[in-house]
Amino acid sequence: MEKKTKQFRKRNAILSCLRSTDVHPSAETLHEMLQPEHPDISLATVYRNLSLFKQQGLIQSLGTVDGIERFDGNIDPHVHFICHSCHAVIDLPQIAVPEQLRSTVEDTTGGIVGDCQLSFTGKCQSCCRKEQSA
Amino acid sequence: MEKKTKQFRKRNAILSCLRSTDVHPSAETLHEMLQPEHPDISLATVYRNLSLFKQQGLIQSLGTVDGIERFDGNIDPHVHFICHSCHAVIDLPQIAVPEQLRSTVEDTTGGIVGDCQLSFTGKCQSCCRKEQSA
DNA sequence: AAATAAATGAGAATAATTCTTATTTTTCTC
DNA sequence: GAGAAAAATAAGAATTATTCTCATTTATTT
Repeated sequence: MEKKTKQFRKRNAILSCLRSTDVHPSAETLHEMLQPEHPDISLATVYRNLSLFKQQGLIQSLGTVDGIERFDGNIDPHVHFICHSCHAVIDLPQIAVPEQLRSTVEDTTGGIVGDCQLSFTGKCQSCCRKEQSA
Repeated sequence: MEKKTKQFRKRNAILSCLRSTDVHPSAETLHEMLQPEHPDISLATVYRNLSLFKQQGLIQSLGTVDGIERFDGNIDPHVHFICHSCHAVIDLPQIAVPEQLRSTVEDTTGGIVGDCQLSFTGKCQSCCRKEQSA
C-alpha cells in the first residue's frame, strides 16, 4: 500500500539542492541547478522559498557578492573566502570564530547577538594561476 | 593672492562626508547628508565616486544591509555590529581580528587574501528597549 | 468527494544601481 | 592668459536582481 506523501515536493527539492552543494549559489544559479530534475520549478518559487528558509533559520544568506545574494545551506559556524575575481565562495570550515566574542560584543553594544560572519576576500588559487599563465 | 584650487570639489566633499560619519551610510543616505552644503551634487555622482573610492581602496564597502549597499570611510581593521531590526551598523573598534588568520587562510586556500570582514548581526540596544516598552 | 488552505507559475512591478550623453569644470599647452 | 584637451558632472533613461500579484494547481481537512 503506497501512500505517497507529496508534501512540499518542490520546496524540499530546493532545500536539498542547496544543502547538497558547496558553491554557495545565488537564487538563479540554484534554479539552474534544479532544472535537470525539476524543470517545472519557477524562479519565483526559488526566491520565495529561500526567503522562507532564511527566515526560519534553515539556511543562511552570505549577503551579496558582486551585487547578487548568495546562500549557504550549511548553518554551522564556518568562515568564507570570497574571490573578487571569479566570485567563487569557498568554505574554510577549519577556522572558527571564538565563541566568547559573542558575549564581548553583547557587553559592548548592549544588544543581542544573533549570528556572526567572518569572511576573507581576495583572489582564489584558480584565479591566481590564470593570471600567471597570461 | 588667493588662487583657489577647485580641484575635485564635489569628489572631495563626498569622501570627507563619508569619512566624518560613523553611520555607514548608503549612497542615498550619503547624498542626503551632503544636501545642506552641496545641494548640487547628483545621486549618480555619489554612486560614481563611491565606486571609484572603493576601487582605489580609500573606503570599504560593508556589503548590503537589507538589500542596500553600505559604505565605511574607515579602512582600519575593525568589527561591525549590524542590527537587523533598524539596520544600524555600529563600529566595534576595540575588537580585532587576529592578523595571523590571514596567512592561515592563504595557506589553506592557496589564494591571496585582500581583506577580512568580521561582523555580528542581531538586535541593537535601542531596538531591544523599544521592544520591551511595547 | 467537496471545501478549505497552501504552494506555485508566469509575468508585471519595484527599486537600487549603472549607463548615456550633453554640459560644465578643470587641466594642459602654448 | 587664451584656447584645446581631458576629466567630472547632472539628469534622466536603462538595466536587472528581487518582490509582488493573481489565477491556477496541489495538498489537506472535513
